[in-house]
Amino acid sequence: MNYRKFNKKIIIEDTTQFDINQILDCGQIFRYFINGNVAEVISGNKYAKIITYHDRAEILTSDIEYFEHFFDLARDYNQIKQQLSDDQFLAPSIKFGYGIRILNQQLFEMIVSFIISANNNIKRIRNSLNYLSKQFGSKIDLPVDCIKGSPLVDELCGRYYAFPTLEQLKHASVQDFVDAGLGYRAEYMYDTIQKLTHKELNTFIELSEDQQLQFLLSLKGVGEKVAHCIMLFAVHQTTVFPVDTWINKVYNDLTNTTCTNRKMISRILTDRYGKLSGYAQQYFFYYYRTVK
DNA sequence: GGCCAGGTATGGT
DNA sequence: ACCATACATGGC
Repeated sequence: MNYRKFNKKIIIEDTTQFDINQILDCGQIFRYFINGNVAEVISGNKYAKIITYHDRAEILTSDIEYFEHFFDLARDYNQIKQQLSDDQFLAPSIKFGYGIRILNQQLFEMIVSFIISANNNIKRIRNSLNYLSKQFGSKIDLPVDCIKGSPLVDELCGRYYAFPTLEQLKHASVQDFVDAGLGYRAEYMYDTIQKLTHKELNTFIELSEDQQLQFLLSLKGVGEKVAHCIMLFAVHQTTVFPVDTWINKVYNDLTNTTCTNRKMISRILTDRYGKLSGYAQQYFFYYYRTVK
């Protein structure tokens, strides 16, 4: 995709494959805030503000390289969409979410976030993550003016809260996770955090796809769906197809059945969309959750 | 107030 | 291996 990098700004003039509202609202990220044409995002300990004009979007940040990768800017999504649009069943979802991009996010943040996401609603997931960030994450000075009323920043002292590191969350007790609103997931989270090591996180990228899956499944609170989300959103493993309640509906629309066997659904949809499965999943998810 | 939420762990066949 | 059930808790 075409874009221009400056000192503290990236300008994207190709609005056919970058729509910040779609990117943030398609369910892959929780720590963001949108107010009109201004959006703000926190990933790990990094912050960016995105302003949308009628002919372009501008990403304002002190770490250009990080968000260039984060927003997956080097990839040509028009080509991906074109390939996938051959599938008549998927085409309407692509048309609807034309500006979606799959983000490259932090592995540890994805593990924590998607363990919390299980059998939970998005508002509460977001609240829990912001609570944990506030309690255990580092406070960082805002590089640019924040949005008024944003839940992500402490307006009084002009700072935002980074997502906690593994080291920081190792200090959290089961009760801390209960206080964060994790409910019965608190014990899973405690167990997983205590067992996780930096080495496992740092060498994860070197594992084969199957090794990645097996490692994630060994963590408490991580089943196949959560593992697929982590693989897709942390290391861009687009050969996976996370199946949740929405994808269940998608599959039942496609086949006119009432199948609930998620393992089977995931296998069939992965066969259908191949290396582009992860992309297809996001187009489906956004369309169904928003419209249907 | 009762139902629901981007599922997973666990204990039965 | 496959199926059923329990699971906390805020949001609506």
